[in-house]
Amino acid sequence: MENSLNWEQSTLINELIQGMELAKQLRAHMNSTSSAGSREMLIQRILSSYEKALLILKWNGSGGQPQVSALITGVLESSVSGDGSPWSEDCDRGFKDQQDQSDVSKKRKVLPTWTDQVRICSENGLEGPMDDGYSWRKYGQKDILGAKYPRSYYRCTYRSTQNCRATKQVQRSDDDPTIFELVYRGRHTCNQIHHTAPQPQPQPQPQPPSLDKQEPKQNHHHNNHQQQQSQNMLFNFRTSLRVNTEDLDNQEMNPHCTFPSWMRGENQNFAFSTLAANNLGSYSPSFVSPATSGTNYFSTPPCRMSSFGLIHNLQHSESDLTEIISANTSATNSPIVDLDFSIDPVELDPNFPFDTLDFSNNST
DNA sequence: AGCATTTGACCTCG
DNA sequence: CGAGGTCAAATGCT
Repeated sequence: MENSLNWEQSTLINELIQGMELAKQLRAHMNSTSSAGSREMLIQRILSSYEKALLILKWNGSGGQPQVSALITGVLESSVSGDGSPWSEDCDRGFKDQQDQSDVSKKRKVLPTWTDQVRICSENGLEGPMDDGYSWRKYGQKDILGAKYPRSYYRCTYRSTQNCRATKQVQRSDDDPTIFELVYRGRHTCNQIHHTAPQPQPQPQPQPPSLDKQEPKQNHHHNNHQQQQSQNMLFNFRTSLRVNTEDLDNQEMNPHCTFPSWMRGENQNFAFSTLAANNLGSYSPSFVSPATSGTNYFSTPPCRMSSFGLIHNLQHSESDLTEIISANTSATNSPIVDLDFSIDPVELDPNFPFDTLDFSNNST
């Protein structure tokens, strides 16, 4: 398969297109009375976009590693378990009860946590945090003090069957309802195949989430509309993503670093973004995550992929990541790429869907 | 019937 | 004690 090539080309094109679009936006902003802040943000994004494009080119010239995706998204999950064990996450109290808790830290922040800030602006209002490639099941919702919108709590659909303890929180931003803050906690140890390629969903399709007050829901059944939109979205989506690898108390970058689920998923899916954008109807959005209520309606792969391909802003909570990203733009020897390969074998569940490698070896 | 979501209650932590 | 996080029964959907 030439997915790798396609993927890089797609990514490159996306970045360039994005840069152009952002430049256009900036021009529009120049004429308007928009704030200096928004203009500054656009400039940042443009620069970021072109840096990524250059980076891709560099990588192409140096072997074209599929891990460019990691560079693009530039996010790493950092395991911060105090004992270095990813299993020390205590988000599951029931699980805790089975263990001798006498010595286990009671802190919540012992599990790998990272934050995505996803901003989607679509002229047609089809928006929301996109699918991240995993199946999530909502298990709670909570009104947060000082927040306009409630916070939703999701856990992996395969929590019970595969003991996957990954969770995520979705909260809509107060200021900008188009921004969704996604807090991922824990790592997926489940084997979810649907996020790797468009293939029939082995699991039952979820019911469409109801229109709750948290997230804007859209009707799923706009296939024609979606086909039309998808192309627009490819160009119009603006996804700002900020990732904070919180809990980075251990800044030594222990070898547990992997990437958030959506990055892994995107790795392959992204290749479809531009390819599929012109041919959306040829495949169904069947491999979308079914359970993330906030994302279901936004489930067409090109949407997700293009939006993920249009990631602009990456900030580490302690600016370290920013430096890393920065370094990436000027060196092919990125620490992030290293991290991609430095996944602790212990971390690798036998069922771990190691798409990245599959992807690169997918030529059979 | 089986699975997902909703939602109030309960638990933990600061 | 309050806020945030999780549980679990009720409910809804397919």
